[in-house]
Amino acid sequence: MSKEAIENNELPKTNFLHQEIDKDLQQGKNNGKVLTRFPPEPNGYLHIGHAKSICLNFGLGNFYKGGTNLRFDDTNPTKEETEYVDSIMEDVKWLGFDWVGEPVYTSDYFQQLYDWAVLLIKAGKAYVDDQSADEIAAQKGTPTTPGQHSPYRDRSIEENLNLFERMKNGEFKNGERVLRAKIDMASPNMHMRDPLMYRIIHAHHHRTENEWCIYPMYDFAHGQSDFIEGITHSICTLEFEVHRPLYNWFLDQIIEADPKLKELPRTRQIEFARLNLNYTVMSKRRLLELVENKIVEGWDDPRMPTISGLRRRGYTPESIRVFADKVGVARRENIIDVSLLEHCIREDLNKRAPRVYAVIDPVKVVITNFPEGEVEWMEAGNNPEDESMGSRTLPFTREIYIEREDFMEGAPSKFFRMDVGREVRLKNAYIVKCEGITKDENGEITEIQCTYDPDTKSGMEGSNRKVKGTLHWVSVDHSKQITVKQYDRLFMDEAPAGHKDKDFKDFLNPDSLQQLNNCWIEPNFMDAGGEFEDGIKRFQFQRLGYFCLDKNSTEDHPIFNRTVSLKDSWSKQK
RNA sequence: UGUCUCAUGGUGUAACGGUAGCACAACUGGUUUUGGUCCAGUUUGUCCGGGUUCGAAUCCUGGUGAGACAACCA
Repeated sequence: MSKEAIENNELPKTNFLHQEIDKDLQQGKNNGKVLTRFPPEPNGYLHIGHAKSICLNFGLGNFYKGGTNLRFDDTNPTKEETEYVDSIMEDVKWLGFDWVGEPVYTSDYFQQLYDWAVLLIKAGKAYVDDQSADEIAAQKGTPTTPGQHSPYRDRSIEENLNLFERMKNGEFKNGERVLRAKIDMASPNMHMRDPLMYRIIHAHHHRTENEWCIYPMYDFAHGQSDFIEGITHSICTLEFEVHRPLYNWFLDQIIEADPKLKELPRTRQIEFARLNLNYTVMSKRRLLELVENKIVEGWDDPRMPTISGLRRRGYTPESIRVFADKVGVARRENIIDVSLLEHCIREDLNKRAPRVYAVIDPVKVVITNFPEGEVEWMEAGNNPEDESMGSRTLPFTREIYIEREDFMEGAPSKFFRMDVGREVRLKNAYIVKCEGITKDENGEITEIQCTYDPDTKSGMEGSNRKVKGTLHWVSVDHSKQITVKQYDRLFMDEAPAGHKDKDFKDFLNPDSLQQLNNCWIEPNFMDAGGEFEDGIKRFQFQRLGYFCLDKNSTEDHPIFNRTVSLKDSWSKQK
């Protein structure tokens, strides 16, 4: 299936979410309308797991032509910041999705939620509890034993109304009182044991500032927010499954208390299994820990599984969307192999990234029969996968650099590269023969001497000769020095967060970042193309991998991040 | 000693009572001026037991295993 087909929504839609929505549509629910939402809490940066959810929600919204709301679930002022709001909007846009109208906020509905809470109190379905968090927790019971009633459970409606208003007016300190729903302390579902609806938090909120000092809990906010917006399908991850009865209970109560709401579309929560990737961590808490402990450079460190990290690493939005499609959706727990992500970016960049020449661990080669001072400009195609990308020229001179690992003294016959007495092709230039090497006192090779065969220039008849190896190279005099950052997985363990008695940081890979400063790139690399729609410049360094220009790069000192290496069947053979 | 959810190759995901397919990974071979790409091919699977049925991955039942739930987080 082509990438175009995926982007044009031509894929057969077989996942269970489509099936559930189709069922609702067939039953004539919601007048055939579908509206989804993506509801992040602005307390951290989005990661690849959110990308799956974004692709799912916006993909469904687009597919059924109903659209998707972006809603910030901002009911906890102590954790939420506008920095996160901004980064989330940037990431969603970069991934290629548009939300309906302006972004919305749960805090937009604080007054409505408060009014509904009052309605529930009046209906005898909610009460103010004066106990501490510890006392309430102690009464809650356990999953296998029922809870006990709060001594405040049967307060009069008048007293509850009065106390709740005084909570709102700021007459109490944090934690002194809460509003709880009156449901069933013996329910086998812990979430139905008189769950908290409101708590007191005297804190500055990033939007409502100091207007409120009581804030609704997730359960008393999310379903109603969906309902207010006319969301038809509220798609979330599996851990919210146990919340679904409560999600429905609150909606039932407000509709019963205010019957005109009965006419509105009823939102439905459906859960799916979240994305897990091996060799990384995927919780905002752990990612924040890496940032705060300066284990990584920040949320957008190219080793992070965040969307901003993947962007800085060089991943394209298209590759992430294809990835989200390939991993599928289901309700069973899953751990996706990172090799699938890597496959997706290689597939995309193979088609789109121009090929340029760069040597990242250089050793000097002198072509002894090539005239000193002469420069021969060779033509090189920018992308063998796409002729329309054109070509550019690169300078061939007497002194060039090749990759140190492309030479081996006394190499086995399986080594298709340079050794004394052997011929190799310098791609887009000439066939050369290695005549000798010079070493320093440590035995390190300082120079390789070759002769070239003038009849074997690329494109000439004589170049059709079979030669075992083809190497990349750059001219010593013309190439530009660059810095290259190569990344490896951040963790050495497949499931760093999966060990009960060990901290995930115990499995950090000490070699996850390798910075190389003695690297050289052909002078005209910018003529090869490489400018992508998102403004990021991406290239294939011939025979090495895909690289992109880092945000800290300057014209004088280019810095490249390695997105992913090329597949390498030689290193496996070794 | 609770409630809910889940179980298909190494990893994901299809098959909706009628030939277990696809992708990634792995491995062969071919092409190749990237040990890339591309092409052809190979290996590997329905958790276990019983039942219903002409026929079960699918329906029923009993096990087993995994996950979620006891935040004034979302």
